[in-house]
Amino acid sequence: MADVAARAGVTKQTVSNVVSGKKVRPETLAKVNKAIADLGYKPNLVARSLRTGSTSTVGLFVPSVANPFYSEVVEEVENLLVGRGYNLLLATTRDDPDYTRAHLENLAARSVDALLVACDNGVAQQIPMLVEAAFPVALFAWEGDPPTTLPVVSIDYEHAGFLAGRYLRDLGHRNVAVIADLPAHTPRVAGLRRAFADDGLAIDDHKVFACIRDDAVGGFDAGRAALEADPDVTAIFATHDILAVGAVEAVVRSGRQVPGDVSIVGFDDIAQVGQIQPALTTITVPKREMAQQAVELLLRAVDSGRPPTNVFTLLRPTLTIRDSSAPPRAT
Amino acid sequence: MADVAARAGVTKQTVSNVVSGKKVRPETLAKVNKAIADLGYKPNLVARSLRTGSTSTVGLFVPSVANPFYSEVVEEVENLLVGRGYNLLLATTRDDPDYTRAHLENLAARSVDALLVACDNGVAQQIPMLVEAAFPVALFAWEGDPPTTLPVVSIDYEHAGFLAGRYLRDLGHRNVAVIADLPAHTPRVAGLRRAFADDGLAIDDHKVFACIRDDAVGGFDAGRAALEADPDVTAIFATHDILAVGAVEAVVRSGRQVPGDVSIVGFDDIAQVGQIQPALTTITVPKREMAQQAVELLLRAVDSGRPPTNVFTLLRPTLTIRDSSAPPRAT
DNA sequence: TTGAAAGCGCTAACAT
DNA sequence: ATGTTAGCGCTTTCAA
Repeated sequence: MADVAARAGVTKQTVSNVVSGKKVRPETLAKVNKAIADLGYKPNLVARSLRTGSTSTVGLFVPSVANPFYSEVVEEVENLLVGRGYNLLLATTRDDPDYTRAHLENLAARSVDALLVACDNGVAQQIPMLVEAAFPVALFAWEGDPPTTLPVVSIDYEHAGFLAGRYLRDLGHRNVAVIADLPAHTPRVAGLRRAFADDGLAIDDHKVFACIRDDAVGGFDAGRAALEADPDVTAIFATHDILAVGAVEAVVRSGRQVPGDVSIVGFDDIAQVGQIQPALTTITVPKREMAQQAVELLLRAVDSGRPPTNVFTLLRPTLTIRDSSAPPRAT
Repeated sequence: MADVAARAGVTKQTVSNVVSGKKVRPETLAKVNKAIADLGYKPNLVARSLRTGSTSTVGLFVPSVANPFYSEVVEEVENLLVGRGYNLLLATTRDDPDYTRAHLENLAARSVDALLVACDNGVAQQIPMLVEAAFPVALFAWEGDPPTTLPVVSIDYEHAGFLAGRYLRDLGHRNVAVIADLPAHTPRVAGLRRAFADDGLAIDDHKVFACIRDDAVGGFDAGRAALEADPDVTAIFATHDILAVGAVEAVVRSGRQVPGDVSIVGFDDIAQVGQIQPALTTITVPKREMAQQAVELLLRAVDSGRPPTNVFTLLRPTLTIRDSSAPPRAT
């Protein structure tokens, strides 16, 4: 920068003004730009960050990127950040409080401008640290008790579960099994139960099958267990789509049809489940909108220099009916 | 840091030595550590980076994270980096040279320590800039002509296509259609063709269907087109698994069976295709091993302070036979 | 082993 | 509109 200044016959400050687009006389601008071009000067953003305390970098914590729900989120967040001139520092938290803490301290020491955090158990245990961060923090897709001390953009997971339950109930299903990632998805299951309870019905604990593995194989195993425990089950609610995919396979392999014999309802509406056969009936979670609102919230705080407004925003999940659900077969 | 030094009765330098784990007398160490704890001191990594020119951050360029192939890669890279104390700066290149260039300049200005770049057309056009980067750069999963000026960790895509072709040929298939993401996957198709050409057979151009969309719907459309163009097709090779999933659906919806009437072979072996029904026969690409080798290569260069060894590493793709392929029905 | 001085490249604040 | 001065927090160099 000093070289550029010397060559243009101005001071470093003027070069700085040019680089950061401040008011400069046109002729000075031309001189400086020429010197910049001649010398191939590139500003050092680390130095700028040291001086300004801002890095144009936003951290994103997700439990994992292997899950398509989160890869869609990552994609969306990256889009939004790039559009506004920010970089994405990605960290996976893996449901582990220690990982989360380590990442958090690292981000703090790097002075990221903001942090967006997806729900996970490891994170939940580090809420106090998040609250004390020197930069704006927002939570999203938060299931379970959200802290009141941080802004949250989420959906009402219990209500989403209710939507699935009401739908199955109104179709006429009375013998419903649940395969679930527990305890994480407890609210989804509770909502489903409430829909049936409203009608004087109930879903017993022994109809709820917790998955050992959190993938299609886990869904398959739990689905098979559900069918073996009660062959008359007419519907299965899976607390997320990947489990639902496994459940579909368990049903089909048992010689039953979807949705003829057994209806399946998933949760999340990840991109691929609308395209496979049978297209999955599922709860559509507005992930991209959540990401958008959370990013907006954060960047507004960054721009204004004030802490983010401590809002609790709930977006509306919807039921998307496709080909995996139907009324129960008449007996 | 000055505060800590004052409180411990030493100089900043000694504090620095303590923080970076250099030799310090035990009693001094104790004093300094106490002062650090008392004041809740956290080193400022931006300042350190300015001084040392290293940020403990590695950039990763992928075309997109929505594609499970790349989300697996991202996950693996993040794992490896965290394990070695590095951060992950993620950028999506979207097949766009301008995006790529912008990201690249940004990373350079931020002095990342290294950059890992997945193949994509937008990147290919920016190779000269990559070569001139001040930090180590490695390419991976490179299809098509890899530049000789940068280290590459990849597989032989043509050979991988050959494996698929030889398998189908040896099963007895003679009427094979291809659905492909073109021109990106030209080598995969070429390999398939070579396998058949070896045997005096050929796959005509009109048996190769380029996908309009790069998702399951695109695979479905292309699959349907292939079946309509020639109802006697006995096998379909899809140049990646997502397309294959769509192709399976096209076959099933046409009233045919997989693999009874039509065999389907995919490419990539993304996690979910081993779990869905029918489990997909596919070319297993060692993505995680590629990521691992590329990361190793880069970090070795970073640690040694020398440019990365300009190697061209080819890992071995394998054929994974599952349930979507069988000999053609006897006529 | 520890201390003192200098400077990485930039921008904020003020003076001109 | 531009120049001057100072300093962000750290590490490197050299001296003690």
